[in-house]
Amino acid sequence: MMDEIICADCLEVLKSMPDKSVDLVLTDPPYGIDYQSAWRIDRAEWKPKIANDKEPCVAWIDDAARVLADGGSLLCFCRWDVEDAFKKAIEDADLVVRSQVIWDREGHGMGDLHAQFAPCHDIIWFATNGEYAFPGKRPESIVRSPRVGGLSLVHPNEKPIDLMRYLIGAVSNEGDTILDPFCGSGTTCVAAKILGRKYIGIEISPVYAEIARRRVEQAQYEEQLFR
Amino acid sequence: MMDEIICADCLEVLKSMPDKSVDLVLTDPPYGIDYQSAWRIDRAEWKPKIANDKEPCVAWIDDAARVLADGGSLLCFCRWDVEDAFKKAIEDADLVVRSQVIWDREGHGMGDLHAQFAPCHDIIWFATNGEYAFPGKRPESIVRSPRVGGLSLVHPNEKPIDLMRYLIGAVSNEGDTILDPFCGSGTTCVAAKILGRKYIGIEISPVYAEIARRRVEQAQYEEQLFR
DNA sequence: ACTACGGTTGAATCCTGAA
DNA sequence: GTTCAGGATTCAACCGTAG
Repeated sequence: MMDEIICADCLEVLKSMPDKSVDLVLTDPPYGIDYQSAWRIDRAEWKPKIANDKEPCVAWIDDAARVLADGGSLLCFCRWDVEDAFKKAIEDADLVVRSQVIWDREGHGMGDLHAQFAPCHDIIWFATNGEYAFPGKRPESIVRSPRVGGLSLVHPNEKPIDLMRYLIGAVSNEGDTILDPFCGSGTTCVAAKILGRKYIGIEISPVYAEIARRRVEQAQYEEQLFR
Repeated sequence: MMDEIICADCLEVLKSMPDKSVDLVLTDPPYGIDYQSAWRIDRAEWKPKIANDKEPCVAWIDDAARVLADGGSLLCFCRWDVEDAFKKAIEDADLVVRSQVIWDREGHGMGDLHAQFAPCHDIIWFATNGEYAFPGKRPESIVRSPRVGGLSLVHPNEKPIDLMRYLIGAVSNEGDTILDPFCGSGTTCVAAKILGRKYIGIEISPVYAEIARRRVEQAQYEEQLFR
């Protein structure tokens, strides 16, 4: 189980993984927002927190902490209105939340047009399993990286490859093993591959798992071309 | 009680203020981090600690919500590791938290040099009393503004005047009444004055209250010069 | 005017010893 | 033990001065 995209429920896969076998968990889990509700006609009444929302998806965090090596770290994307649920789950899994990192998307989404600041940032929680030290220069708490746009978008929540490269380079070492339990179109795995890290990607949707596999292959191929 | 810097405990003053008499509360309360500014052993003088900074200062929020007019709004500074305490207090006061605004300081502080992303942002909670609409163009959730530095620094946690002007301009109308229960060196009041808003500043320290009064006077004087 | 350099500082945190 | 306060330490950015 290495340098592989596994098509399965990550909760099942994580259970089968050995303790302390991963150096970095970098993932963008479902935020638990019912997107449908944002499109209600009576927009004036729409609020970020809706009572009948699905729960933020945090069940994987306990096992993610278990498979994390001593001195390993976690980077978990989320959004401001659900960040506390993720932070609490990370702390409950006995990881130390060290930083709130802001991804500056440099371009806003929609949201409530009348009463909400145009959302142009996401939160990334940075947590460590015990003692930790950056491999190189200390990164800053705001990371600027333009959002993936329009035609090149494969997955609705796709993160820019440059952002993933930056984060992986900033917090992990060459040869490290990187796990993404919600790997989607595989951006984390592609960035890991390019930077000489091992990767384990898990994706429940067969369609996206297949796309992710192809994207990693393509990256490998292109990497060889440049040698 | 208008266009005035009141030197007193804001909890006392707030109690004496009438309901729904303020359009915007813009403030930077003690974060509750027991902060010692620029502590240097090699200098005989050092800046005094902030009063009441042992735990997140949220007691004022209930009364701040009461004095807020319908359709009025609140902008409250805090830091990522105490933001949930402030958010909860704001929600408990029956305000609707609409946005998490990020102040990009464009320059980092210290923090844990080995395991923490260099902190270069603060949080600003934006909440409204019921229905709300921006007076003009919808602002973005990240506000960039260079930190006030060095010699021009009057208060240890002084916010840039440009940042305050931007926020006041973005969320309030001319002629509105703006309240800052922790006005410190008076930056909020100066910005309000310049932008043609009424202001009420409250500051517990006589030293800073006097500095704030002078800064507002100075701003008034300079404003007249430009006419 | 521009660069090189040293001094200063920041909404810190760690360590250590005392209470 | 545990908490607490004071002194120590850290680095990148910025500022002023000198070259």
